[in-house]
Amino acid sequence: MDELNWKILACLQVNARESFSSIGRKVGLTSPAVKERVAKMQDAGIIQDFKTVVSHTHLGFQLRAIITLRAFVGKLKPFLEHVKNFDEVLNCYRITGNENIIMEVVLQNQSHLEKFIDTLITYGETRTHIILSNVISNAQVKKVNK
Amino acid sequence: MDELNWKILACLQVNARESFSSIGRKVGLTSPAVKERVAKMQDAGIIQDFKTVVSHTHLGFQLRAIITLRAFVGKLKPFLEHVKNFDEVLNCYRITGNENIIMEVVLQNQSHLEKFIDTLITYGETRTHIILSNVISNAQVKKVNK
DNA sequence: GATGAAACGTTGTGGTT
DNA sequence: AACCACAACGTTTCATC
Repeated sequence: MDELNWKILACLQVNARESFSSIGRKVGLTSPAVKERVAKMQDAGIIQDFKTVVSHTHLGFQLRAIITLRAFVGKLKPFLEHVKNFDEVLNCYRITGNENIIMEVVLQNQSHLEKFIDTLITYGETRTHIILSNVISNAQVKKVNK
Repeated sequence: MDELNWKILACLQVNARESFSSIGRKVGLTSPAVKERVAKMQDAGIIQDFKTVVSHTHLGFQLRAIITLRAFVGKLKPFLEHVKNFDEVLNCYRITGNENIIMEVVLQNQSHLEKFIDTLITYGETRTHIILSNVISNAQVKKVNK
């Protein structure tokens, strides 16, 4: 991860569809060189994915929420298997602390939220926080001085 | 948002760098037609961004955490202004409930976390949950039956 | 939306340091 | 090992229908 790779990453984090030749012009490389560096960053696991960010609001999901789950004894494993089938869950992490699980979910409306929580309470105790607004969304990763 | 747009979105959510002609072949359109549909979805705000997902672990951030903040009286506004300058914060939402703010942060190590929490406690009361593992990451948005 | 043509980008080979 | 140059091929981007 030299300076050039950080510059390439900065470009791709802003716009994952930027062409390698356009990036090459900005960083002072030819497009085959950029292509090779990107491929190596993918192989190394530094670049995980190129994803399109969509607006859930525009697609019929009027509510977003953060839900924590404190799983009942013996219910964590079944939850971890079934959660992958819940289309509402955008992100789900195992965490330390009083709760085992934290999820970011999207829902069509209040009754959808109600039904979803009804599903969850079979696995554990939940706490729900409605998301009011985004302050920061998917911030870019910058080089850090070690 | 007809069936074709949903198919195009499905392609782009899997790989934001897929070419319009490749998508066109899959969905049965020419590349100019795909290009125009994508442009319209961007203009409408349905497509927000094409982003590269990077591995924070590979880039020197060994710790991830969820931190909630219950801001002191008069401290929420200053926090909302300053949080944009905190490179550690990937996502930050205003939420309902006992806490005002929830953040997803990346940190180099424990002492980095300690310093970051020291910064936060000038704005309010914090609760920190270390992320142990990902269960679901940036799930794809699918069509929902209204 | 399709078509077709020009500009542009990608990708492989071979060569340089 | 990393990069450049070049050429063949694919893609994007117009115009026009």
